[in-house]
Amino acid sequence: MDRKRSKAMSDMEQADAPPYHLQLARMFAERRKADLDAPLCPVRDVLDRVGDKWTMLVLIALAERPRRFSEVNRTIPDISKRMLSQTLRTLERDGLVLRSVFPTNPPSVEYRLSELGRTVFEPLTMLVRWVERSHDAIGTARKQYDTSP
Amino acid sequence: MDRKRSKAMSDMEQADAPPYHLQLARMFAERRKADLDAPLCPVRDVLDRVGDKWTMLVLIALAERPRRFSEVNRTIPDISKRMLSQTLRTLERDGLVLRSVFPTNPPSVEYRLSELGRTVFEPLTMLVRWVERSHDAIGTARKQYDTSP
DNA sequence: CTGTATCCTCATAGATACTG
DNA sequence: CAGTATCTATGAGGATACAG
Repeated sequence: MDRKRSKAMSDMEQADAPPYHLQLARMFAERRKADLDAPLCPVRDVLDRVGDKWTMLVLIALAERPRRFSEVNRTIPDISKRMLSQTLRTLERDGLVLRSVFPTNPPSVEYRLSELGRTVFEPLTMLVRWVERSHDAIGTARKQYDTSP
Repeated sequence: MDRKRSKAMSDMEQADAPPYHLQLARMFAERRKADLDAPLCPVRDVLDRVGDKWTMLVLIALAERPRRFSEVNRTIPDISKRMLSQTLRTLERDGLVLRSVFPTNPPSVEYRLSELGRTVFEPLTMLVRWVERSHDAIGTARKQYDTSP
């Protein structure tokens, strides 16, 4: 709180920044009064999507290249058409995915990442890397917890 | 796939690395055959937690300093004891949170982040920043989607 | 204070059938 | 092919009561 901090560094840099857990704590401390747990909280809003069963898989399915509805379905075999449709619609509504209809016969519809959609992959990749770095430690912790008293 | 890439740079650096969405796409492409959608997939496993209703809020509640059970409860007023207890237990089991019982009377129990627990905040902060950068764009996209045909 | 046990409800996703 | 409509079932989470 009262630690001296050199302000001489580029303030884009995190050279002397507080550790991440304290950064986040402060971000949320300021926000709490108003809307942390409110349904409007944009962070919760996005976190809910990230954590939901299909959104991530659908985004990843579209990461490499645009795909048609049934292509995506084949990429994720155990998603129902209902859920795939709903997930894609939400992603389109949020502007992460673009939808193009080609009036061929039979009709074909192509889904692709938007510019904004591509940008999610940066933080997401960070998260996946954390998982890869940590999942051994987590596994060990679980084993230990489960075999304890 | 076959683009020339200078290997002269530090391979810790991402100077000439492919964009994140392609990185992730490849990570998962390799993994898909085995266990992408399997319940064992560690990424899905963690993502489920990140997206669940309370885990993030509890972690943030513990970010600044250790807290007792009822302190956390006051920090997150709308969580039930049942859910708080369950969330804390899961976090403890995963080794992200440490639990210390002090045999005072009445008993007091303190929860705090483990070393591993603190490390989650780096990727999480990235994600929160992405939300802050993007939520205007998302809001605009939604408004447009909702007022369209 | 720090939980657990039990019951109950409501939302979400799966299955199935149908349509442009 | 690309969806929507309807129905049902499962399970997460709230309420309440109780316990160490």
